[in-house]
Amino acid sequence: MASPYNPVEIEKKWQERWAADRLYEVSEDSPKPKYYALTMFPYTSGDLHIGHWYAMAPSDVQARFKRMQGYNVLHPMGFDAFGLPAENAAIKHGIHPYKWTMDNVENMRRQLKTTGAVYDWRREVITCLPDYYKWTQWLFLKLYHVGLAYRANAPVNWCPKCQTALANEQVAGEGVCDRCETPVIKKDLEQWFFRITRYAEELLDMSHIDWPEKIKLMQTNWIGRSTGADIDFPMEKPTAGQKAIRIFTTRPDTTFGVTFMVLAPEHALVPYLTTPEQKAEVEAYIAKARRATEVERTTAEREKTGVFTGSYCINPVNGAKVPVFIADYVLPTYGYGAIMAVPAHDTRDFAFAKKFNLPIPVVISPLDWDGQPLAGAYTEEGVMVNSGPFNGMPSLECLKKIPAWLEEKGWGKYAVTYRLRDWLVSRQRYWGAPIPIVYCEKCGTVPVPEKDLPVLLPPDAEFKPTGESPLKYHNAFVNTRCPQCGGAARRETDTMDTHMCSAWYYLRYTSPKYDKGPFDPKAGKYWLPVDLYTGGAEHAVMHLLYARFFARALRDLGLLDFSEPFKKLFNQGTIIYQKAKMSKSKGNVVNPDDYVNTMGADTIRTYLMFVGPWEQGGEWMDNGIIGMNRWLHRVWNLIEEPYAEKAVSPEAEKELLHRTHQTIKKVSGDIERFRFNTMLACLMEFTNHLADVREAGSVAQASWKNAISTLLKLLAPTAPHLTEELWQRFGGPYSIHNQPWPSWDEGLAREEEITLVVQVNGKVRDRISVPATVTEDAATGLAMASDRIKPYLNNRKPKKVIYVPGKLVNIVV
RNA sequence: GCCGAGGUGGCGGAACGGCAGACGCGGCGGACUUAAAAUCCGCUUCCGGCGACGGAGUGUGGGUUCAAAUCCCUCCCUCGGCACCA
Repeated sequence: MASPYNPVEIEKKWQERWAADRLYEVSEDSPKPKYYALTMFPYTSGDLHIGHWYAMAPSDVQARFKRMQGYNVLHPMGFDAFGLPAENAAIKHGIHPYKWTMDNVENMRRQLKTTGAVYDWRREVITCLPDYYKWTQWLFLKLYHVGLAYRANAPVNWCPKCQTALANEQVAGEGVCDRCETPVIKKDLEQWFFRITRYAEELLDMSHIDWPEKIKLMQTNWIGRSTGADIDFPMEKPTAGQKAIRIFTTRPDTTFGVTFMVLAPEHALVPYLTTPEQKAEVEAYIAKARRATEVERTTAEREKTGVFTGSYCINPVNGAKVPVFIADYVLPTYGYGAIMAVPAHDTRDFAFAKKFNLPIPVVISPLDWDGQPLAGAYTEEGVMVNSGPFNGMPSLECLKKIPAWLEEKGWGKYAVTYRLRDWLVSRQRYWGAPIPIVYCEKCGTVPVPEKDLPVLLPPDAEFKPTGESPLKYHNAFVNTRCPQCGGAARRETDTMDTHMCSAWYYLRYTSPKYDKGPFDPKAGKYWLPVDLYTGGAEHAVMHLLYARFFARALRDLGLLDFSEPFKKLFNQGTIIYQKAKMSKSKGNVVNPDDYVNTMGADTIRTYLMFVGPWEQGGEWMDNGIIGMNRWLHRVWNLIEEPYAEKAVSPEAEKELLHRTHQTIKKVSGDIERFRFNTMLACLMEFTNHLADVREAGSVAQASWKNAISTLLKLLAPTAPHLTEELWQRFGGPYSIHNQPWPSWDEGLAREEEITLVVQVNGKVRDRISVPATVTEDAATGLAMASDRIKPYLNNRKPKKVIYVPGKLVNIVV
């Protein structure tokens, strides 16, 4: 009698055996081609939930599939361990962030091991440990030395709850903190930035990477390239050592229609342009704008507000005197924080002009029926009017002509602007990699020398959010010696954005113990870049953009010889439970451990891959997983119970062979395309057929063995423990995971007998079985001769007969 | 508002110009059992019919085609991203 399927027991057994045999350890000295399959590492938030499994299990299937296909596969795992949640938990529960994080690491590592994935744990990377963040700091200094890291005083996004500055990418939705959803405010701070904008143009080129169009589009929009012109509008009374106000416009064709200028309230020239009479009003407006959160500034959006500075500019193209306003609808951080307003051809300027009773002259006109400019109508594009030498020209043409003309005259030039801003990396919090900089009264800003790295995070800081880094109050940390002159100096007390840690972690996996640099160049040369990167789409603009920027920066530093870190990207969807995203606060989280201890990891893995297409996500249903457990039991019994020949027939032999090859083909293609749900449906159909064959005993013992051997190999990436156990019981050589992936024979996979659908006027009226090699004449002949078709023909000659080989015959009467 | 993805049985989904509903869940019926669970077998889109069968049907309305869930246009809804970017 066959023994029952006991997943809990066999999973534990094989996990121990694989570890003992170092089955999944990989090195660079393999004759096989390399394949680097990377899954986004988890944040050390506490427990592994089913969402993590949803990310990890299918990517492990991919990695295992590639292994069986003969690749040397690196599929590493680690932890994104610095960041606010650890610190918040520390404040809330009085546990040190280090302890909280490392306890979580231990728990999550244990849980990750229960998935049965092929991770080579010798390569684990934990970003909060000194032997990792030493290199994060080292990379910071590299960027600093080439001017890619700089310090500047700027208005930054500030979360009043988290008490820290945030990068633009971390401001979510309508101006709220990515982490805690508190409305973000603007604050002037001296901060460290990475000059990602230097790579804006290059980052737009995604033609050489195999990424989802959606993600490429999101990055493109985030970078936000606009073309137009820079134009200098001379001030009526030059001030602050400047002769003109510079603006950027995407519509240089409308320059003759400018009736006023608007500066952002934060614009540097505002105090100089403001006349004494206007001073009180302007200052009140600025104060109000500063207090406003981004949310208030954007939701109060409909009504335009602003104040006249009292000053004027001259429009260089026509000498018109135009008043200068300040208004918060002009953003300080885009272009030059100043615009030329053309109310006739811009809805925002129009609204402002209406409110302040400013003239609205039309400079681009649609054409009437006689091809003449239609007076007084507003339009986006048309023919130029009231535009001096350009009158009568198509406006689209002037989009290029006017910038050239401006340049000739010395008033402006063709220009490109990006929405992307430099990446703010300073955080006024404790739990992050310290920025390796020292401030000396004599020498100024001094980088910490490489030999002094890492700048260790002191374990005994008071990590209470005060709006300043807790390190600032840690005297032993702050007070140091200047590396240059040896005099007294102070350390930078801000820490780095955790995205800095994750921007390069994939490099460290190639040689995690290497101590002469962030990674061993030899190992890097072998493994890099990443062949397949999988993870959630929530990282579309933050992490993925930062990582692409980093790779380019390191390339220019001579550390890497490629620009794109991730050749192929795949984003899985979200797994939901009870119709909602899983969240601890809602209490709708599925704990995988409960299932690991009952149905086993193989069932969880298989079920998660079955709920729907991976990129679309899916719904966890408590009784859905029962079906999958049932199926694995059926597979077990199918193979465990001895097979007996009863009535062997050549037809059944042929059919089984055909089905086997068809299944290999379908399963291989589906894994390649990440369609795990249909892969499993196909394997289920195959097992259903095998159950029929077993019942009938209709094939020879050897054919049966061949079929189940194939089934096991096809299922091995998905259910690694179950298949290993059955493979061993069945007498296969250890390990099934070292077996080559089955190949298929096109001829055997192809159908010999096909069902042709016979339609009359597009409606299915019959189905006929014909050999796959049937000719058109034979097929249509058979169709017309069918008893079920004849009545519809009514002895008439069909108007038309459409024949689609292998599919159907459609008779039009 | 703009950009993107999606809307198919009681449910998750399959098919992505050519048999709509593969596969699974649930439901119904049956076998086994003293009984239940488990397991196995059959049925299961809706309407009409005892039945063979006929009709309708893939968010809405239109179009292209011999043929549309699939392609094109209109509108509605859900989810994701961006949002005064000049």
